[in-house]
Amino acid sequence: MPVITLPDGSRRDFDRSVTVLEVAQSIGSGLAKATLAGKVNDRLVDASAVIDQDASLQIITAKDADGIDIIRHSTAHLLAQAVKQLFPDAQVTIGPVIENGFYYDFSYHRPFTPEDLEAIEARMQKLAADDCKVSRSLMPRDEAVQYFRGLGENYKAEIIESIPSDQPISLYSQGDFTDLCRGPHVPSTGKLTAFKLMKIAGAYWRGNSENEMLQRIYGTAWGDKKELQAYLTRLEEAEKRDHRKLGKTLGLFHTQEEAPGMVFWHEKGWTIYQQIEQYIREKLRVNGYGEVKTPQIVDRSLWEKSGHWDKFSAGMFTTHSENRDYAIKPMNCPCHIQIFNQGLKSYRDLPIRLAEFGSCHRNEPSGTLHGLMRVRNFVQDDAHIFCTEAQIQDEVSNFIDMLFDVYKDFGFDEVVIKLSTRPENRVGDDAVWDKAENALELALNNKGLKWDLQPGEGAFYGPKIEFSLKDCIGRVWQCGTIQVDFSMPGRLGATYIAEDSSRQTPVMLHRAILGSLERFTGILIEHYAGTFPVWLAPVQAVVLTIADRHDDYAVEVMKTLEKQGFRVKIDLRNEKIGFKIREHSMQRVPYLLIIGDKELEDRTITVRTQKGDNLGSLAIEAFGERLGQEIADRK
RNA sequence: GCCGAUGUAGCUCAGUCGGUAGAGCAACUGAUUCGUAAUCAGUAGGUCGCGGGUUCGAAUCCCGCCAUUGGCUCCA
Repeated sequence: MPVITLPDGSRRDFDRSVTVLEVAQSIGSGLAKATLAGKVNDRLVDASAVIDQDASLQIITAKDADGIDIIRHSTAHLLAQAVKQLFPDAQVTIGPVIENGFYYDFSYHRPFTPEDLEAIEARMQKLAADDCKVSRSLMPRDEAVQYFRGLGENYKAEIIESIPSDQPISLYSQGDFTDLCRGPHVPSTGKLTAFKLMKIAGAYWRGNSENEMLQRIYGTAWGDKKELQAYLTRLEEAEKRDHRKLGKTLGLFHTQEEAPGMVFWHEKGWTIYQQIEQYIREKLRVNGYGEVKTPQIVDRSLWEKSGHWDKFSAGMFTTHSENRDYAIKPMNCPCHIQIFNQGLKSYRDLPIRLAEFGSCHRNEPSGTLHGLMRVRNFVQDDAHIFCTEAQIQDEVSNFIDMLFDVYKDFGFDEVVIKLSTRPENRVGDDAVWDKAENALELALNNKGLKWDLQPGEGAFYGPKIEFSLKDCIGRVWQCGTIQVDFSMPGRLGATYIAEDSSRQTPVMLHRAILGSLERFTGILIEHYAGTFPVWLAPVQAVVLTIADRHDDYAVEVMKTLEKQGFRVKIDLRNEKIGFKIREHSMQRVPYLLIIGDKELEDRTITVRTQKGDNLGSLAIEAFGERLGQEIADRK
C-alpha cells in the first residue's frame, strides 16, 4: 500500500490506492480546494491521478510555476471550448502555453473581430463559473484520428496522425468539448479565475509561410485576479517606455511615409546617438582597431563574388548608372576584405582589426519594420578581424572583455550567452570547425562564463557566439556577436604570407557589440524610459530664470558651463518658474539650474535634479565638477 | 511578404443615421516679472493618408494603393 513522501520529508501511509486530490484532502481541506495537479516522482499529473505505489508527491497549486502553466494551458482549452460553442464550424488546432499566457490557433472562414473576442471572453467567464469537471480519458491512436475526423477537426486529426500508432492518445473533456492533450489540466473550469483575451493575430499553420493562415487568439492567465492586474499594469508600464512614443515626446527622431524604415534623427536624438558612437570609437582605439570607411554603393560583381547576390539579392537595394548595376551595401565585410587585399600581408601583420561605422541598407520586408528596432538603414559598431586560426581564441577572449566593459558602461549587468555550432549545410572541413568551435568554447570557459549551446545554429561559414542583454524590465535583446568566417576571405581572394613563405587564407571574425546603433539607441530609450544618465542625456542642464532681470547672469552661467564642454540650454521665457520646471522635467533634463535674486547676488546657482531633489545653492565651479565627475563615471 | 487593426489641427483624440469638422494641450497676440511639476484673456490653425467610384451630397459607404501598428514568416 502506498507510502507518500511529501516535499517537507514527511510521509503518509495509505491502505489503498489514492488520488493526488485525496492526499491533499488528508492534509487539509484548504489545500484540497487549491489543488490543481500533482507532481508524482517529479512527473506532473492530474489531481485525479491514482497513486498505487510508494511515491514522492508535491501538491501543485496556483502558487507554483507549474501550477500557473497548468492554469494557462487549461485556459487555452477553455478558450477553444468557448470558440467551438460560439463558432461551431471553426476548427481547433493547437493551444500552447507561452510566456505570461497562452494562445490558441483556429481555422475559420473569416478573421475574428474585437467584438468576437469580447463575446468569446464572456463565454469563457460563464464556462468557468459553471465549474465544469475536466476529465481525462485514453483512446487508441487510430480511433482518435477517426474520432476527430468525424468531428470535422482535420487539423487535430493531422496532429494525431503524426504520433506513433502504438501510443494511446489522451483526451481531455469538459462539458461538450473534448480536445487532444497530453495534460495535465486543472480538475474543473472553476479553477480558472484570472484570465483575459489580449489580441487577435494571423499565424501560419505549423509556422510555415507556405501554409494556410490561421486565426490566433492570444490570452493571459494567472493564479488570481491580483496577479492578472499586476501583469496588465506591467504592460502599461512597458508601453510608457515605448521608444517610438518617447522619441516623439522627447523630440529625438521621427520617421515618415516617404522613407519607410529609415530614421530622421533630430538634434537631441542624434546627440545620444553620437555619444554612443564616439564612446565606441574610443573603445575601438584602445583595443587595437583601426577605423576605416568604405563605399556605400558597390558594383554588383563584388556581391556576386561574396555570395550575397545569390542568397540575399531580394533584400538588397540596387541602382545603376552607365550600364552598370550596383548594390547599396547591406554589410561592410566584403569592402573590408578589399582593404585587406591592398598590398601584400605577412603573418607578422596579423591580426588586423578593421572597424567601420558604415551606413548599411537592407530592404527588410514591410511587415517587419518596427520603430528603431527594425529599420532598413542602420549603422553597426562593426569590425572584422583578420587573423590566423591560432589567433582566434585570443581575439575572442579580448573581444569578450571589451564587450562586458561596454555593456557595464551602458548600465547592463546581465548578459546571456549562446554558442552556435556547425549546421548541416556548411563550408570548411570538420577539422577546422573543431578548432574554431573549441576556440570559442575555451574563450568562454576560461572566463568562467555561463553559456548555452545551440547545436546546428551556426552560420554556414562558421560558428558564432551571441550576446544578449537584459534590460531593467527583464526583456532580452540580442546585441553582440562574434562569428568565425572560413568562407568569405577565400571567396574574395584574401591571403597572407605565412612563416614558411606559403600563401595562406586568413580567418575572418565578424564582430559587433551593440549591433545596429539605431536599434541600440531604441533599447537604451526603453531601458532608461527616456531618463538618460548624464553622460548620454542630450541636454545635461537647463538654466531657468525667475524674472528677466536675471537674464544676463543666466547667460553667463550657461556660457561658462558650455565652455567646459557641457550640453546646456537656457530658458529665458516670461513664464513662472513652476511652469518651466514642469516642462524641462518632462523633457527629462538631469539638472535644472535656477537663478533668481539670491543667486544673482551670491554668484551661485540653485540646482534641482531630475528626481526633484533640491541640492541647494552651489558655486558654478562646484556644479561643473560634480557634472564632470558624473559624466566620467557614466552614472 | 501574409492575416488583422489604424490613418482627422503641431501633439493626444472625439466626430451618431452620409448633410461640408470639434475638444484639450501646443502655437501666436496681449496682460502678468512671478522661487521649485501647468498665470489669465484673446486669435489663428485642417486637400479628414493618397487615388478612383457610388450619391444631389462622402471624414463617414465601396474599390485600389501607401504608411503605421499587433502578430506570423524572415533577419547575411
